Amino acid sequence: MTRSDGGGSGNGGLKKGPWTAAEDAILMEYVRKQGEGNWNAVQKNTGLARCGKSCRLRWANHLRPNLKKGAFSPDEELLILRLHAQLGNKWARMAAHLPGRTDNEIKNYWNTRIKRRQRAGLPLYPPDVQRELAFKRQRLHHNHPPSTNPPAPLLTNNTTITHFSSTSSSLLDPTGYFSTPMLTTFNAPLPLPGHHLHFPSSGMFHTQQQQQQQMEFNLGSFGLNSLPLPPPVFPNKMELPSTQMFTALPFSGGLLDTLLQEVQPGGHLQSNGLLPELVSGDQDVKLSHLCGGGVGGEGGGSRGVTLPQDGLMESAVKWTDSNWSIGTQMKKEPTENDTSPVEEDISQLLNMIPTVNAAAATPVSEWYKSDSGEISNGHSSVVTEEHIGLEMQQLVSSLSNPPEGPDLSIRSYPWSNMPGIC
DNA sequence: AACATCCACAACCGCCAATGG
DNA sequence: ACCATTGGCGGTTGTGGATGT
Repeated sequence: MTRSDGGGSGNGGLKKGPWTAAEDAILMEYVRKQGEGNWNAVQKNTGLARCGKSCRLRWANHLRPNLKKGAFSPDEELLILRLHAQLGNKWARMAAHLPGRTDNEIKNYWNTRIKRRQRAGLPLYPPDVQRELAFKRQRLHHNHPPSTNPPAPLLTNNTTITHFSSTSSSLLDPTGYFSTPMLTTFNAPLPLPGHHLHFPSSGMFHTQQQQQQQMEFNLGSFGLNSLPLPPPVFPNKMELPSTQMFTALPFSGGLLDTLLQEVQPGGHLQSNGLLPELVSGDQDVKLSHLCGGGVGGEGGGSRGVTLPQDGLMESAVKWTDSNWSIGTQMKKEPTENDTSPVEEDISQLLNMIPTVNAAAATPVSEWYKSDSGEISNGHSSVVTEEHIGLEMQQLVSSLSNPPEGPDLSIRSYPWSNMPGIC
């Protein structure tokens, strides 16, 4: 082992590496007598060759009473997911909601089991969490009353699980403005500041009560109502989960992949890496057929997004019954928290990408079942900003080359040729 | 059986904030 | 006000066991 010196003398004769039972006994005895705190005194008073920090960690993570050892229960797992959706990588805060669990445990849990899901291309969060997150985010960041920004209806079963999220707040939300995790399910349209949204009247919720009922139904359908949810914490300043990334079900085809696949055959990819230039164009980029067919919910209508011509901070989403278009019609209205970094534009673009959330139809049992024994392609779980940047280049390049063709189903595009993903 | 790879976990590191002198 | 100390937190790394080839 030699984690540093292992059993040796480190700096100042302090030992590093795994703790021995004798050391544990010394530390426990010390705490029993002196109480917690003043950890640097442990070495002085007991002769234990460990730094105060190490003592504190050892006590907090392994020796203190009431620690709950062993695997996380399903309830705990779900709670972790929900907390992570709300708090991001705030392990200590998450641990506060899980009696007997340490932040280190939760962190390790996340960094292994959950990230494994990402590598497998599975949704990071259970569908109910996704939906709730989207809904909360939507309510948080926009002045639109809920009745004007309702979650879209559940999608049909032949749709694709895909969601976009960010790997770090610094990449896609450096300002912290979009403080909730960048996980967006586009069956729950999330308007952005200054975006003008027009929702079709059919198949949508019209009141907050309806949304809540739907949410409760969704939760209830997965048997989650009894879970001890943490207090509703949606502060204005919330950090993004750093571990999130583009994910999609294997073989299901994500939107990003779809975009690429659709454009590439006859497309003219002109990725120069500059989002504003890439998204600019004289003509609207129609994406309507990307979400066509059964994707559009009950109405069956697809959606269009219109990207602005000037690219920067002029994004607008026009939601119609028939399509989603990206174009230039609308200017972004100033908001009090308005910022104009390119990254935010990327963030906005990501948020405009419709995510077809078949995960909504995935029972939690299935969601958890796939948590172990998932495929592992051996690729690193680390998703770098470079990866995201490349994806964004590709995505935007695709957007600038509208696909033409009648049958551009979102279903049939694997992610296998997506560089840097999974 | 040997080797490679993956996974889970423990521990360390660096940074930061709070506190007290 | 400044500085040192202490504790907390999140990220990262190393290790050993499990699993696959």
